[in-house]
Amino acid sequence: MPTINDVAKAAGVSPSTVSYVLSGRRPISAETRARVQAAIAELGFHPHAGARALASSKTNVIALVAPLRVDVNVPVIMQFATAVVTAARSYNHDVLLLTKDEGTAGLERVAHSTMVDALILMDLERDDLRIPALRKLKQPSVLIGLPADHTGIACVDLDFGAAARTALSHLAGHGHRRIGLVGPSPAVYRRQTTYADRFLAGFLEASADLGLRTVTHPCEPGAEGVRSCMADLDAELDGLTALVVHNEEALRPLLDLLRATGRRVPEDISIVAICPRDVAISMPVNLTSIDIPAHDVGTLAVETAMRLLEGRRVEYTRLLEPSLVERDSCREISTSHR
Amino acid sequence: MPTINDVAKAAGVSPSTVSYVLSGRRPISAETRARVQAAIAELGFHPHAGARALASSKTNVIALVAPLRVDVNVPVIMQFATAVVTAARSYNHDVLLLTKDEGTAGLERVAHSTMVDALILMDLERDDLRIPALRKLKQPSVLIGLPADHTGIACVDLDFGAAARTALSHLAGHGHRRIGLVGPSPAVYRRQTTYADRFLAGFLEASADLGLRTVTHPCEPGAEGVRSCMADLDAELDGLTALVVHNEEALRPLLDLLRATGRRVPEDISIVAICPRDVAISMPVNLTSIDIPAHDVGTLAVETAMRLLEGRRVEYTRLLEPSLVERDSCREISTSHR
DNA sequence: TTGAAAGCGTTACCAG
DNA sequence: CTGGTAACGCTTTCAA
Repeated sequence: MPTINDVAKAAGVSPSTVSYVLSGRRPISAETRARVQAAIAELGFHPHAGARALASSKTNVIALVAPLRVDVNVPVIMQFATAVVTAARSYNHDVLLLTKDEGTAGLERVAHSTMVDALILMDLERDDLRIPALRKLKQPSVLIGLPADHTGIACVDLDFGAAARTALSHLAGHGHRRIGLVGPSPAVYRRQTTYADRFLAGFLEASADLGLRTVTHPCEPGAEGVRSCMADLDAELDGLTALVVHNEEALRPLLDLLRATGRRVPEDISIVAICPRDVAISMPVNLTSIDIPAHDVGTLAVETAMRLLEGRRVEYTRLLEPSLVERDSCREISTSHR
Repeated sequence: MPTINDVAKAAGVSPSTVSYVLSGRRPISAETRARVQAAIAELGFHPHAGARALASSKTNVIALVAPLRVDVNVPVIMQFATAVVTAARSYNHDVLLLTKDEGTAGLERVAHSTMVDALILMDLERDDLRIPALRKLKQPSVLIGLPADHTGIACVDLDFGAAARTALSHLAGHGHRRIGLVGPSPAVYRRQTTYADRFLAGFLEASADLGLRTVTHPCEPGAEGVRSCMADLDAELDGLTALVVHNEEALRPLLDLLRATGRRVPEDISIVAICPRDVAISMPVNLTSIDIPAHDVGTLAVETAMRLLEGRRVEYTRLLEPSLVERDSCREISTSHR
């Protein structure tokens, strides 16, 4: 492998000049630049990442801490990861993939050993133990999520509270007055994953504001979970005309169940789902949905990290506006039915 | 951040001694070792990864090149990734995540700039353009998949040919004689993703060996794709009593379709699926299936990479035995029906 | 517009 | 069993 010295000799310049040609951090005459670039190309020179990191204290790598379980939300996580990697590359950075399993120790390991310039975390919990650890790192971090105390740490996410309000006012606008929430699995609530709480809070608030009758219930995965969740909802509030579903896994079995029990969507019951667009349109009924903008959120997380690295100011809490797309699962209720 | 020199001073030894305490590459008296370790702990010393890489020409990072599209096989890809990261950590390595989109350039970039010690690639195509590039790298690589010409490169995968044979002989053993294959999407065949070809070849071979009447068809995603695939299969061979489904995405809509058209599983039609276990048991009918052992394959890929890095011998083609688990989707056909 | 040279923090070789 | 000290390959300050 040729080094910067080899290139310098071949081009008849000093190593520093080669370095400056590469970084563009100082003006170089067109002529020497050309000579240097020719030498680089001819020798197939590639700067050594470790040497660079050592000399410049920059690795051009960011850590992505992802919940690599197989249980929940797999497609969404994948979308986040894809967005983060793609965005990072567009800033000439690479991505080191860590699992959430390693916990605080993993973060400290990569940060202290200077493997990364910044960290992006997903799947934050309400009182996430990793946050105090993050504060002590010299590298900045960006959270995808919104834990309770996030002072001094940049957070990016969909505004789940607003999403719940949007869903309810859409249904209310269609005349619905009795509405059930099919929530995430109890495990998600138990972990206090921040989006579940925020959605639920927004839901209850909007329900009160709009004067609706609502019931909410977590929903275990699988056909059985859906069955029992629906039974609970129906038991606690009869005459349900609409459901808000904040649970990707539940959608398919839920639709199956409704069909099996003779409740047509949207004729007998309307649905607003919170899920990625492609999930919404891959169901037997094209679902009216509020998108989980994983791509935008991931990209924004990287952009925020980059600004932080440049020492620029950032907004420390950035919640993306939800946007509802009307499809085929919501129906106007005539006055007589109200 | 304290350096190795700070530690050396604090412990009253030379930096090289600290280094040797850390690496264990030469005997150290219990006493000095203790002093050094105390100093390390007290100062909170963490070796600088870049400096290490520079001095030792080892990064302790492996690249994982994953197909980060959102379209196909998302859960399986996630399982591979999880297994690779977990296994890598157990060898004290980290994982740099690259997308397949970057193609050959991405591999060369991380390899030439010495960011990684080895590469693991998934989603290989029959005549994958990246393979010649891999051969030129100084770092070893391990493929998850089996492209046509893989001489000199380690490959690890499920034995898809054997999986097809296993599926067919299971069905044949249950008396089935007319069997359809619901294959991956045409896009997968078009890309010549290696597992599709190998499965199909094994299927045709076993079909001939066992004297079966079989038809095969790719299957587009979604309800419509399944409908048209089934129509084709039925048209080309009537009296189908069993299906082999090598298409995760198709499973759910397929079961929906069969139910809608009054074909009960397994009473009227038997099914063997090739898919991860958790997919098989999350369907309305618990499916008899051949597992895609993503965890084992990912772990084995990392192990192979590690052996290669140690300069040890490896088997260059390692195809894992398929294992079929009987559940509720296959039925014995009585002689009268044959 | 360019060059020289001092680091950056480790490792590993050479001595003892 | 331990120490001294060249590398390792690049960036960046200081000078010119």
